[in-house]
Amino acid sequence: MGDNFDMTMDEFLPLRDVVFNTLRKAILTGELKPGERLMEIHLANRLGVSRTPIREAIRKLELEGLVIMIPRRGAEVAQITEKSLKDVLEVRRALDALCVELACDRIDEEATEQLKKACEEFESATETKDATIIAKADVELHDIIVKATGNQRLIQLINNLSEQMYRYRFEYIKDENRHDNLVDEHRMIYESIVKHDKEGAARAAKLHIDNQEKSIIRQIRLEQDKTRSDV
Amino acid sequence: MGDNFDMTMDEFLPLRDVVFNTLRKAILTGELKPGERLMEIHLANRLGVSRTPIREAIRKLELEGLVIMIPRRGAEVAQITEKSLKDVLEVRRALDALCVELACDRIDEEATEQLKKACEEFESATETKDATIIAKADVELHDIIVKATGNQRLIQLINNLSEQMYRYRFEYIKDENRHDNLVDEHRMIYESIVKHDKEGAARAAKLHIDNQEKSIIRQIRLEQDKTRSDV
DNA sequence: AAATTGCACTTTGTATACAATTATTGTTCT
DNA sequence: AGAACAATAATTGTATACAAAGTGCAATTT
Repeated sequence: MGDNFDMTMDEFLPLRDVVFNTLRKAILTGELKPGERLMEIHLANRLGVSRTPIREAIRKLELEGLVIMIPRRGAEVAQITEKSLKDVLEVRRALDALCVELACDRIDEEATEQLKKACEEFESATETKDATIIAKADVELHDIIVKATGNQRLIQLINNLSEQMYRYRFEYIKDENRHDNLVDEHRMIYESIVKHDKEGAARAAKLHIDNQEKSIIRQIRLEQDKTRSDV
Repeated sequence: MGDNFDMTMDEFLPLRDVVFNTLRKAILTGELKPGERLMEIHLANRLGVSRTPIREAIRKLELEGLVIMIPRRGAEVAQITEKSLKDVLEVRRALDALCVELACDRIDEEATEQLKKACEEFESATETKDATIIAKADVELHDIIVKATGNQRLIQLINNLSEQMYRYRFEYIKDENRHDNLVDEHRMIYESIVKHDKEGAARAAKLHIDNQEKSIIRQIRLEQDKTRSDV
């Protein structure tokens, strides 16, 4: 097991933020597993800092919902259940629809151009069949749309909700049979936005989420079956 | 000036949570004003605790967006601008619509009954013309709908977004000319939900938010004009 | 008089110390 | 052997200590 988190530290970020980023990444990638306890001294020793920055980082993770606090017992990594993922996706469906609708109204020339390019780059990314490259192209494309809304709060919320599914993001990308659909879905969203067709854009965005939901739910059921049979 | 926050403390809540609730309430009610610095020792002395729980509370307020951190200068209460409120309301419009749509599908007998009662109680509350009573009835009504969705994440997000407007919640309630409209809007939502008419419910919920937005924006412009002329 | 430097003071960032609670282990009694 | 209990260790919650950075004011220089 890779025992040390990489504390890649911006020299001028407070330690609490470095720790926060480090722990968050560790949770989202699954390096820290659901149910695992976050014990302060251990983390402090491991990261080479005192308990103070660890505790402050945990407070933020707590509010973000990535860890849960048990009184006098400390923090542990929050469980991801099928229900909690469905809840997140239900909200994301609504917010993604809002995103593309707002983008229809507010996107400017430059972003439209970027979006076109991102669509094309996503298509060529699928041809590499390398999940990492495809995932990156996917994120860039979505980022352009989200930013085009100009709504800071919305941007922050969507990013936070996306993070909750970080661990599963490769799943709906790995399946090569789905690549053509993904390209089509993105194209539909793109074309609706340039036509300022809000309804079409919202429909396409929702479809996109629905398909993601299917593969994510499929995967989490596999995991659950696996852990059940382990016990 | 009332100099001491009321640290109403549940004996068994950690101090950090008591402080968090206290400071959050103080910010939301306007007792701590936008731009005001939150200095740790002062708050610690004022609340009779050490800096540790204060700092941990601030970390949560930071993630919630109620305070912003300036490096090596500490926390200050976040400014509420017209833009930031519009952003919040834009998201809320989408999430409130989602709420009532889900409620159409998922509300059970008991909650339907509660909702009916809450509508009636809101109507009689308007007759008292006491803003506090009306606001309370309003919150109860909305709570029933939000809870009926059964979506924990949605519940948490809506509550958080509502809080951002806490300071302005009385405005759209004070105006007595609007009371009949409010009662009508609530009734429309209620009736759409019992008919399982998602579209109608969503339309009614959005209208409801639009009207709130108008009075809130009106008020924040008044405030801004006032502070401008003060300078 | 204006600008600049130096110095005390304030405040944050981090580490450590202590108290209170919970978990664990070993021992005794039945 | 198993249950009950006491002693011990581990861990969180809170307070305090110390270092580094920032701020403001006054004395000094130009």
